[in-house]
Amino acid sequence: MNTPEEPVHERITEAELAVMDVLWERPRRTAAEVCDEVCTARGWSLATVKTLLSRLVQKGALAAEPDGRRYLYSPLIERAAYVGGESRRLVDRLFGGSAASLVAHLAETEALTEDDLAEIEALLKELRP
Amino acid sequence: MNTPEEPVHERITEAELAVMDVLWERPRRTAAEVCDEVCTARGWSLATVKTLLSRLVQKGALAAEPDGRRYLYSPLIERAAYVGGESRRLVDRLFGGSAASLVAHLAETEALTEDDLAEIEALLKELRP
DNA sequence: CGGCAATGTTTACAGCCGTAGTCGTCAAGA
DNA sequence: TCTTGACGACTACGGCTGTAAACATTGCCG
Repeated sequence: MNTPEEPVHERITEAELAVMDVLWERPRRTAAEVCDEVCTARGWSLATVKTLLSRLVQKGALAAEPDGRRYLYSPLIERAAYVGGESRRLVDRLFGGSAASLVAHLAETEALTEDDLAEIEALLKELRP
Repeated sequence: MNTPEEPVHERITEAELAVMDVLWERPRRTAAEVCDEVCTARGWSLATVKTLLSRLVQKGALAAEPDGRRYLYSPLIERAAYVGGESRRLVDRLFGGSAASLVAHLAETEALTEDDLAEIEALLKELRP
């Protein structure tokens, strides 16, 4: 079990993630609409967003559905899948593949608030009655 | 609390991490000794290790202590600090800063084995009696 | 109908990353 | 002492990233 399971899409970079995030929140948006969401926050120009969109399409992470002379962009991968892959990468690289070690580390370094701990506890109760 | 706390050292890359790992395991080693540990595993030449060591020194992640004609390299940052920073970055980028969300995700996607869950439960019991 | 505004495509370019070769030096062995 | 091997420093170089300008096209407004 636990096949390595290489993802089909190429690696999504930090800047590209910002774009993916707005499309995960609501798909089928144009370049200009995506820019409306992120350009001011990141200090980007529309050109930058266009580049990122193109690269994401090339990487197989976005679909570009023609709509007149423009495109509506939508994610081809689910956010959960991406997040899962990244989490796994981190766990593998830094915690020898043990997710429990990650949780332990978070707990030890007090990256977990009291609320976090309570929430996790609740989760556990649900997962193993 | 919870100051953003920018780390002093520059970002450590994947390849560099392999080098850091052997020096975290045992500090004060020469380039050749580091190479002995990683070159075959990663298919690197000694030259590559030398480059990575230099870059890590420049980045402030390693100290190079002169020892005759060569250097003995040692980490300037603790592994726990690095690991903590990376974990935080992931949690911030992908889980809106909520570590509990990360744990929830791991649980939902079954990235956590039964053993993991048991271990985490034990941890929790210890942390909040 | 003609020019403008919007939109994707192409090109750019500096900086980082992975990977390594070359050069100059110096210590130790012959 | 002369040579050779070990070392760090410098150089290289293609690919990826972040950031964007220039260009081409084309629908729309006047």
